[in-house]
Amino acid sequence: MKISELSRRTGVPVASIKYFRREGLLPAGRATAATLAEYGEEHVQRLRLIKALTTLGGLSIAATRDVLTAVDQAETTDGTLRAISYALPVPVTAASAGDPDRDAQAEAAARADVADLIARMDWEVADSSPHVQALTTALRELRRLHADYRPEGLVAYAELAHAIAGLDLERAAALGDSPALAEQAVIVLALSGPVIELLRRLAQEDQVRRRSLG
Amino acid sequence: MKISELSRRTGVPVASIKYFRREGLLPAGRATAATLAEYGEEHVQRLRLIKALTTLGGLSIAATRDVLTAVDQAETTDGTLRAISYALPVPVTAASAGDPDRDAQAEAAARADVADLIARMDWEVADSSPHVQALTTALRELRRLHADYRPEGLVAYAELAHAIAGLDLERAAALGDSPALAEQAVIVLALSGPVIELLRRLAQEDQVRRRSLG
DNA sequence: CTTAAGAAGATAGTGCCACTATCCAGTACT
DNA sequence: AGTACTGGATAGTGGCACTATCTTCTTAAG
Repeated sequence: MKISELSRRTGVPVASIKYFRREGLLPAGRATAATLAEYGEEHVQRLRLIKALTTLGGLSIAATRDVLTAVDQAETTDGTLRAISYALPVPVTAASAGDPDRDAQAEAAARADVADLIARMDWEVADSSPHVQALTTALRELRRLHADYRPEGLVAYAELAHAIAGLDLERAAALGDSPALAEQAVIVLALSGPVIELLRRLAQEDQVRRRSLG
Repeated sequence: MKISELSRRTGVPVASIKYFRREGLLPAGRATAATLAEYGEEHVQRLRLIKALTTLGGLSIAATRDVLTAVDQAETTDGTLRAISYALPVPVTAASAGDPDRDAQAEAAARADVADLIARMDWEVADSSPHVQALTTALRELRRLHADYRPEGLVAYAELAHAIAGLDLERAAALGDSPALAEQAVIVLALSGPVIELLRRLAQEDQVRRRSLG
């Protein structure tokens, strides 16, 4: 298959395919001559995965490359899952600073909240986990907005999150040891987020319609 | 308070404050002279909200403006919640087209899945809801990747999403009829997503560590 | 064999977004 | 009077995700 057919099959413009190659998201085709290369089904599949991660998962090109690199270096299943888990971008970035005193206070309180939550949930996570850091940031900002969660409230959310993660891992486990396991695992881990978010929004829409807050 | 103090209090550069004003995210200060205006606590609060929506919620400037407009036009609580629910951006955009035949098939199947889900959950949502459209897109793409959810699987996720939305609305309801209700409601509706996503990622990290998929 | 239609790779350009910097006339303290 | 600062207008910047162009080469058609 030549690049033009690969483009037709996937709906991705030729120029974009070249771009993805340059950025290391897509392996090169098998060169048959100085200006000719042959592409296969694996390239079609990879392009679909790239589009899914970027358009559905909302990943940047750089993040997509990191994730795909983790997929490609898959050796043990566990290692792959862990690598993917860390390669996925964290959806919260640092916010601006304000009054140093208040900030420090809010930061400390948020740290304590997170530590307390992890203890209550009996979660086993790295201290250096980017997710811990990001959650601390998020809780700190909510605190500055006077919209902080009370500990029990946070635990209620965490339990639901835990259940979702359980469904995710179950889905990943159900894949067994197929050769494309790593690829399917990344789909489950990376695209479960957007799907659950949409379901939540839909449920929110339903409940807003039904419920009155007066 | 002059603009420089507003900047110092919030950590937002003066140029950015002017930018937000231009974009209609922040009301103008009370002009005391041709080249002088007075800002108040409400501006500090509004800037914090803007930063929270953009950095935590991941909203674009345009989406933030839409949401804040909905907040400002709050008359009835219910109407406000509904307006916010629709003003929040949908996290999934359309993906590329490929083989027209397969696409049409996948699209039809995804539509059926969504309709089935809504019926099973007994959700009351608008047919034209952007969330329905986005979920259809997401399920279609997953189908094209051969990673589609079986109906029961989707229902399991939906039930958890429903529970999360329930917690959200409870939180919003607990705010009562405070004058800043609309502002607090937008925080709950818009920032619950990132928080639950982080909790899910944290739970995922925990379970990946504990569980082997072998 | 000639020729036109791609193909590969390198490089430069585009459009959008979220700021950020500069400039200007006007104001306020000292 | 001088300096620092202000609001408002306008232009510029840097990053990102492509997209277009150019050059050299290959291959299938006539």
